Amino acid sequence: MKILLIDDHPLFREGVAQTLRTLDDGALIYQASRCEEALEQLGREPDMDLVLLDLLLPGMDGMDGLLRFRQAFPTLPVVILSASEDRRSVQAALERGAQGYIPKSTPPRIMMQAIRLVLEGGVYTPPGPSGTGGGGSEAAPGRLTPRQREVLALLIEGKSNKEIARLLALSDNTVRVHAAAIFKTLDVRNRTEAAFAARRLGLLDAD
Amino acid sequence: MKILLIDDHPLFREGVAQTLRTLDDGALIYQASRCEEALEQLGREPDMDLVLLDLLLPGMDGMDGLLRFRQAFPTLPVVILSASEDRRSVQAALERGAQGYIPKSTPPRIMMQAIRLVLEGGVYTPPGPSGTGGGGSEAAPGRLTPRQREVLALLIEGKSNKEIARLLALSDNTVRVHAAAIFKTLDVRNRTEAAFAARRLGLLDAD
DNA sequence: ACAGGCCTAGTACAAAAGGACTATACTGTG
DNA sequence: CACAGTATAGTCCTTTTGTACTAGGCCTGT
Repeated sequence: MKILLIDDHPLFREGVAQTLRTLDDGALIYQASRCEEALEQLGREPDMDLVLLDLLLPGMDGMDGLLRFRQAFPTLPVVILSASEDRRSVQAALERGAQGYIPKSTPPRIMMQAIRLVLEGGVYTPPGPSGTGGGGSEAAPGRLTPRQREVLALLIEGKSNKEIARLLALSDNTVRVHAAAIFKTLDVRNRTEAAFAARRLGLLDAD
Repeated sequence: MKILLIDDHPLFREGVAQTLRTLDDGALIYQASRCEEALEQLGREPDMDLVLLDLLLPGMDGMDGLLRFRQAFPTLPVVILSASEDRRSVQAALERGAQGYIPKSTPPRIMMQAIRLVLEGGVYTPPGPSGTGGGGSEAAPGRLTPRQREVLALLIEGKSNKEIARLLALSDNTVRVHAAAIFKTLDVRNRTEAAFAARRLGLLDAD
């Protein structure tokens, strides 16, 4: 039983690893703090049974990381570990091929059961207020276009339209158009609320 | 050896607890998710050796929690566990009587050493870019007045000045004054950047 | 070739935000 | 008491933001 755990938090990682080791006597827990590192380890150890991926990694959107894992190792099950547990993030992760989504607020025992479930081919999603997989309505985070995501990333940092325009080599008018589109998609009224929503939805690389 | 661990994250808590148990063979790790719960446990078990307190607890500023522990059990060493590691937070914690400040990004081994240090009467502070206690420059999170924190909390959610004014029963002009003061203190230029800075500095209850 | 989506960019206008002031009142502390 | 800090509220002004339009260029799939 080989499990690869990716999280930029050494303390959290070690904690989860400790819990994971109780899964199985021979369980080997590999750790990585970044996706590059993880892919490298997967190159060396291709017979991994499971990947646990934190959604909030520095320098990369965890969702992007998920896609990269799915591309490079399509048969390898990936379970998302995340601090946020809103439906959209869960939905987005599943759409991108995750075999499970475990909020960090999950009690360890349930996490263990969830992992056992996934190892047996199942998919785990947190209970949430509206049932399991249910119907997915509401606005979509992943529905943003690439350009919109670029603008959003700068927006979130408090950059003005002018600054964003300069950084992306656009007219500030175009930035407005993108911003307006973002607001509409995220169903918010202003940039600060967009930043808040993005944070809530786990769209951030953070730090 | 009895240690009380307070964190609202069961998974993180269990992980740290696992690590802590390796401190000492007879180590007993008590856990609580909220301060009330923790104080209750301390009432029943007054011979605790150490309290590990997460700074980001729902419903209470961790700093307030720290003060309450210090008042109720002045001789009991409290070490802060926190996701943020900016100097101000460290400083604020130490000023309020914490015996240590351990960022959650600390490697487990170092955490163990830090705890051993505190158990022997020492004080642990993370290395940080400017040494230990050093001089404090940079913007200050804890330096915000209570009213400013209230305004900031709403600001971060994307609320307009008018909405904040209505919610706090103020004139929108007063909200502006508070906002301006917040911007100055955090050294930012607008509300979105303030939200970003607040997030970076760990001023959020989040989740 | 055409439709549809995305990216670009413009104008014009209204609303919001932010800065720079002044001013009153209520706290504490020295 | 005087002083400092905080909270309140006001005016005046400039800049930024957001919305509503139009419109062309570039792909992609039909």
